[in-house]
Amino acid sequence: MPDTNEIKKTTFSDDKVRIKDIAVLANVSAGTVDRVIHNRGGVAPDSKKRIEDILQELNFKPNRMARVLAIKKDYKLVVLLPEAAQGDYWWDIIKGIKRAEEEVSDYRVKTEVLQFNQYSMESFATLAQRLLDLTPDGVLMAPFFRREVLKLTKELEERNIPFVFVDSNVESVNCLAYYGQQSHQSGYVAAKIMLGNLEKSSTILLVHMMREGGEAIGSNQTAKREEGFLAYIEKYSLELSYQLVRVNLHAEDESGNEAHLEEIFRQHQNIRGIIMFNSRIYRIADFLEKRKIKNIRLIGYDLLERNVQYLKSGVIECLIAQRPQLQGYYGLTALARRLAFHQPSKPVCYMPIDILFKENINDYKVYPFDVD
Amino acid sequence: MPDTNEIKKTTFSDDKVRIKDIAVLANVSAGTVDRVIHNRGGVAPDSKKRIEDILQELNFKPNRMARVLAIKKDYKLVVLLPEAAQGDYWWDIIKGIKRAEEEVSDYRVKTEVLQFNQYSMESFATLAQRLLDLTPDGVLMAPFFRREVLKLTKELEERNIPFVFVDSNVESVNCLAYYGQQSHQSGYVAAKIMLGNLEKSSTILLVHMMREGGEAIGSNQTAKREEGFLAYIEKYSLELSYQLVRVNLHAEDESGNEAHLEEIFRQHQNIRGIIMFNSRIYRIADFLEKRKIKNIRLIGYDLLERNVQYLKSGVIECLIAQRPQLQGYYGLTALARRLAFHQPSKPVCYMPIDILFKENINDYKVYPFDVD
DNA sequence: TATACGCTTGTGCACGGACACAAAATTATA
DNA sequence: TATAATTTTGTGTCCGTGCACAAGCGTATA
Repeated sequence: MPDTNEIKKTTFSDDKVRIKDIAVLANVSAGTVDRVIHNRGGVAPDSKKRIEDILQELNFKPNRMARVLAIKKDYKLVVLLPEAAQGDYWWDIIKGIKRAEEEVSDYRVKTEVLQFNQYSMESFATLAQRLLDLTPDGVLMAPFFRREVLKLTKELEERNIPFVFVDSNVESVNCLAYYGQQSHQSGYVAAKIMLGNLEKSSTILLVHMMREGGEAIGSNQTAKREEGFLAYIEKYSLELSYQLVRVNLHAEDESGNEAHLEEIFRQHQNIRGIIMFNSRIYRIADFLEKRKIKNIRLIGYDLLERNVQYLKSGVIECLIAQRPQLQGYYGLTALARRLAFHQPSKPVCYMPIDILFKENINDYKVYPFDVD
Repeated sequence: MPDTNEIKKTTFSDDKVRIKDIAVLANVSAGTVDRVIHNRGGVAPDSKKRIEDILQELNFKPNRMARVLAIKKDYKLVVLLPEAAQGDYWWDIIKGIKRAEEEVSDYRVKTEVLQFNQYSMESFATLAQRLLDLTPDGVLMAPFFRREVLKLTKELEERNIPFVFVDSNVESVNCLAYYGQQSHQSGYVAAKIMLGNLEKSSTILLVHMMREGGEAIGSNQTAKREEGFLAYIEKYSLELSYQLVRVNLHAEDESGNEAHLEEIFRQHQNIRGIIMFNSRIYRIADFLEKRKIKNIRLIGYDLLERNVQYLKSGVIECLIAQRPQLQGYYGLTALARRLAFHQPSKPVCYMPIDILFKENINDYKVYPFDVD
């Protein structure tokens, strides 16, 4: 009859150490070792010391599989993001989340996604409350509406619920982790690509998009991108080489935008470059296509389907991407790893600034196993 | 006394279905369901049909945790790669493998790395034999030395051992998966960056590196990259705009290379661009630094530490990367997923063609959790 | 001395699935 | 019809951990 309590042979150096093994070595039962591991108290000081030493020495790591299997608790994660439509930026973040969800469902982690209207603070506030009502064990969010976010995160901190930011960060708040791009630097990169070989004294449009109230869309990312863009110009003293024209479009006013652009094009004959600091560069492309305007270098952000189409067809010269899927994926797994395995995360993780031309867009993917 | 056999409530739609649940529904015992799941035979046809239908309908997915825990088998993976030194290309692949190893060690997957001398076919052949002697359950390799690779893979196929290629592929061989870059396209991208705004009629050096026998280093990747480079030139009819000069250096002959380059620079006064098709562009950078030659656009491949240094300091204009860590990581996990979970893989997965300038190199990383 | 109480430790079951073995049901053979 | 052979099905144990509960032990109290 095989003795299941025998210590595993250590012929292969990396044979896993079990609680049982520790117990035998420390001359106690598995239960006592378990109590030490989980700091559950009720262990005599000398036993504790002895066990801790052995744990340390053998570098004991509990078997995740057994651990997850034995724990009955389900973890509820709630995700708070703007409404997403197929092919847009937030959709990609959600794709990453879904993928992570699949992976961590083994660990008894479940996810619920709440989507607010990114132009409505009320919508955010309402869902923030709904989120709290769901008593989640962890939260992933895109921090829109600073004041509301502060209110929410304060509450979460009080309840000891870890939360993760994606897309943009809120300094001064103690999140578990943040995944997003350094906006300033990505604007700097955009400038490099735009100005690398643009003929001198030409005009460049810097396009922003406003919402109703006149506030810029895209939290404060777009502003920082422009700062980065301008920083590049300053760095290489190009202020006098190009004429920069700032253009403000309005999210909801399609025809107004067209008129406005028409006017800009009338005023400026030598427009050779256009950069848009949010993800809607395809709108500019639409405008140019319709009027058969060519030879303008378009640079924009994010791989929206429509952007990618224009990139492939050569209307857009370059897109800068920030791996939204990975932001979602890593954001969620960070929470799961924290909850299920008590693993820490880097508090801030900047996404690479990916440069996409039509020449390298085809092989650009985030997961090798993607099917869609 | 709680009845552990009761069917879990389905209040939450995604409560996991267990074998037990299936068993109750099909009016059989768990053992019978298990036999059907594993196609182990010895099940009456009508029972089998009934059980299969229920499995299908409830979309039964076995719990990975329990599965791994219950299987006692250890899986041995063997990795066959060129010798790697800190900071070089193969090192990065190994880093990815190590990371994957950590992750899959939970699944009782163990890994052993064999490293051959990439300039010695004998070395490869010897280790190929050692590999077979280790009776691995799966193999990851960089397919150097075509003939030897064919010999090895033939043997592996006969023994039904799955294998994965990284870096370069061997068509016509039936590997589980291949992870690497489309060399031709990456050369095409390099050309775009090189020629985007290079003044006309300047000279460009296309540099290769040979080994002893006069054979190009880097399997056939470098050749394909050059093809891609030239394809771009043809595509945009730039043949007459630039003077292309092919240069062959020798891996082991440092001083010979210098002399050769000196000669080239004597012959050609207007060199404005240099591209190297393997990862040793830093050697060119060394050469130029030493002689204080400036204003030459250097483009190369792979983020070797020395390359990155030169990129950051502005000596190298652009590096093209192919995510070696991910190649290793995904290669290994593909094997582990196949063995431990019978999950398939995409047979071919091309890595993105990452474009790195000094402006976006800092945030470029592969894993968010990297510490080193 | 008996009882109670606190501290410490040991034991056993559960998690879900794999697999070996036992047991039943069915069919074949004498 | 009884028995053996075969097919089909059921049962129990193990994997490593978490946790509830029981048990042991020493000390204080009545």
